[in-house]
Amino acid sequence: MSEVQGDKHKAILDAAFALFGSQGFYDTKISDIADLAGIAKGTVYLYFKSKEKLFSAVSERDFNDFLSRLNTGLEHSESLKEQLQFIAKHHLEYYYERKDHTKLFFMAPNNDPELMGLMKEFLRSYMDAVYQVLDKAGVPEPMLHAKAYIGMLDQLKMDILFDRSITGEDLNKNILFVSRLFMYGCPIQDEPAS
Amino acid sequence: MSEVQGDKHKAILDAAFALFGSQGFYDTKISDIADLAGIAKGTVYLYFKSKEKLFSAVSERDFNDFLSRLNTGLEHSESLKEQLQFIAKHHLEYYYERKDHTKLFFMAPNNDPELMGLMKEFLRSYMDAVYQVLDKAGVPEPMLHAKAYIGMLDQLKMDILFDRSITGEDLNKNILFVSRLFMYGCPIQDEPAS
Amino acid sequence: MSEVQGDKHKAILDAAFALFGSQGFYDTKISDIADLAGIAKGTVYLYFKSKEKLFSAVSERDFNDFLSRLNTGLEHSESLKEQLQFIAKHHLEYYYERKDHTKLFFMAPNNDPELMGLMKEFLRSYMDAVYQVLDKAGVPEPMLHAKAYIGMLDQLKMDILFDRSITGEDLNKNILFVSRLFMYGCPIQDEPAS
Amino acid sequence: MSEVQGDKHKAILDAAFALFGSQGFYDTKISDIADLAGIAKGTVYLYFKSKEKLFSAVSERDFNDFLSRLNTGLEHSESLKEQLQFIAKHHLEYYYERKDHTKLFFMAPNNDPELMGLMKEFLRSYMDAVYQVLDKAGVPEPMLHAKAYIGMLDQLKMDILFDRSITGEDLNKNILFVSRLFMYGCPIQDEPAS
DNA sequence: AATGAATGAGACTTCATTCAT
DNA sequence: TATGAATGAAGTCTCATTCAT
Repeated sequence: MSEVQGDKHKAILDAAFALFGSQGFYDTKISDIADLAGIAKGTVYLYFKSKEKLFSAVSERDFNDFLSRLNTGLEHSESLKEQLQFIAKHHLEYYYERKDHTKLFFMAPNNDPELMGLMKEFLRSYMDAVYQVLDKAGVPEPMLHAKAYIGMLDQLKMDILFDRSITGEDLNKNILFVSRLFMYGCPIQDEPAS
Repeated sequence: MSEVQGDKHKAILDAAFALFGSQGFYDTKISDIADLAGIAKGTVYLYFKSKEKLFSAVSERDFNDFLSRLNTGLEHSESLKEQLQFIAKHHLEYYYERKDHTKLFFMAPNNDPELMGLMKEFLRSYMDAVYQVLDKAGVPEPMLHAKAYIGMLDQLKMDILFDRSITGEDLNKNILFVSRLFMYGCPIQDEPAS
Repeated sequence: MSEVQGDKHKAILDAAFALFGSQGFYDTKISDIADLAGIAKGTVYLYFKSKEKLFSAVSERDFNDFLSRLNTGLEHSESLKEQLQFIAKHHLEYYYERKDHTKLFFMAPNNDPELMGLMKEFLRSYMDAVYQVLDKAGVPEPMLHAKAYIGMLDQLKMDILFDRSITGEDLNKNILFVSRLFMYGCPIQDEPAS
Repeated sequence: MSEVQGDKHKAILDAAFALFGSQGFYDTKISDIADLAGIAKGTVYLYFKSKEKLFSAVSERDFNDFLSRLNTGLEHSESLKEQLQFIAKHHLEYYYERKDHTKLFFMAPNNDPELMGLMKEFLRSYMDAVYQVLDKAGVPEPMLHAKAYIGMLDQLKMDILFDRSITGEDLNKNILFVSRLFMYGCPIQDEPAS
């Protein structure tokens, strides 16, 4: 029975992920989700109390996926450079996988406190994981550095989400780029004599 | 007449900026904006064709403000370091000024192509300004570097918007921090002997 | 303009009175009322904040009609007997006029505090009017007597509402009956010797 | 088995009486009743075909209780006065016992023909019992008199149901009051000389 | 007999937008 | 140009009832 319930629970989450991701929260109707999941409208409400809660559940599952893959990967990296590269690879690949679900990140319900809390907590956890890496490596001001690194990655993700021509090649290049920039700063080739 | 129109036009934009910024697009009613602007609901439609267009106009005015202040400031900076610091200062102070209008950035209309285009164009212009600075200074891959720098700043702005305890002091510290990180990379205090 | 508003206001009240009265609160849809009033659904909400408030407004208008006709009639009656007869006549005729609107009294919204308050206040006013009559005539315990008299009338109204064969003749007979019973008690024709 | 069935049947009726009485028909969910009865939702439908039928069954049990107590009491009363007093005592005490179940009388399902029939039949039976008393005592127009007497009682019950300050004392006073009023009419203390 | 997961109909209300004045 | 009364589309959620187990 728990298996059956699990099935339906997962079917709803999957359908909601697909539709919220491609059409956005406001343009997805509960009945669409039910149809795609192959169940009745009312059944959705047996598993999720409201449309907002369903969106939150979709997000939470995705956040947890992100974080567990991140932590697993970090455990298998050793040097600071390796870890920074893994963080970049993970961040960019995660959004690359979701390039057809952009609305999940940009068309979420507007005033849902629970989702807000969830996002804050997610960001905090992510930040903390990077913080641990930097702190262990002896980087001063590890929190500020963590934010800066994540910020770079989050900006580069935009092209991945919205520029359909980005390839796996570009990803690899960007991974090397940000980790190098973060560690050594930007190189200046021919600075004009002042 | 154009003056009168200008007055009302501006009054509507100001009212919309205040309400969209503090309550978000979806929780602001056209009638609220009309009330705050001291005019009738129907009059709003003489100046703006739709609620979305009004939001776009509010955003556009703000974008232009951002860009013109940026360009003016850059003209008065000389060295790369000075320019990077100005970019950071400008970015962070801009959001500091708007810390009570956060909904403008996080609760925009969800599916408006015009606004999307406007935001893309704004980002492109912003990016281009930074690109010019880096290119002139001889930085290789200036576009990637521009994105990375803006990304860092955009991450640091989050605390400014959501952490009510951030002060002007913190701003200055962050300005120095990002420009230094960008130019020289992160310092590692006690790197294990390799 | 106030006339136009009055027109629509009244049109809605009239349509609601007709439909609530014949089909009951729960079986009447706002859209039915709008259709009958010849306006759009949304317009109903410009005049009445909710379906419950509309029902309350219909009731209130009817209550006020009842009370004003009662008071006017009482002013034109002199002796106690005349006044009691007028109260009976007024009560029974009022329901006789509304024999096709029974649902107004038996299928009201179930949990609306405003309506409850309105009904209490109406009953209080009615009771008070009868109280004044009895008190002035020197009847002891005027409040209890008022309640008893109204109770008799309210029981007799049931036949009027639900027995389609009741005629105007019956009404007159009942009016004489209750006023006489109230004043002199029931006659006992042949009491068995105990 | 019939005992087991009887147990559950009664458990459901008791739970329904409690919840319908305190919250009303529309605000009581079948699942609430099942929970209170300690059984599963579906089981309710093995004993009662619908929510309306369950309400009807609750009412019918209560009606029968009312009528059997009434008839038993009347058999033990002799004179007309005694019988009238017993009717009043029984009516008022019945509602006094149910002062925490007022919703049973004022928030019944709105459009259920079966319940309507049940109520009509109940009222008819009640009326008939009073009719018999009056007829045997030689009161003319016994049906009208029966209705009037019940009407008085039914009005006085309102205070019992809604005025939390009514005491057992008040009950006794009212019993004497109505029986006296019915038999002798209202006394007028200072009638103007005719 | 007992369960409880699944069903799906049904209607209120909001608010951006229009248009007659 | 300005008004604001009128419009009407659109979608969430509840809960009585069913039926496979």
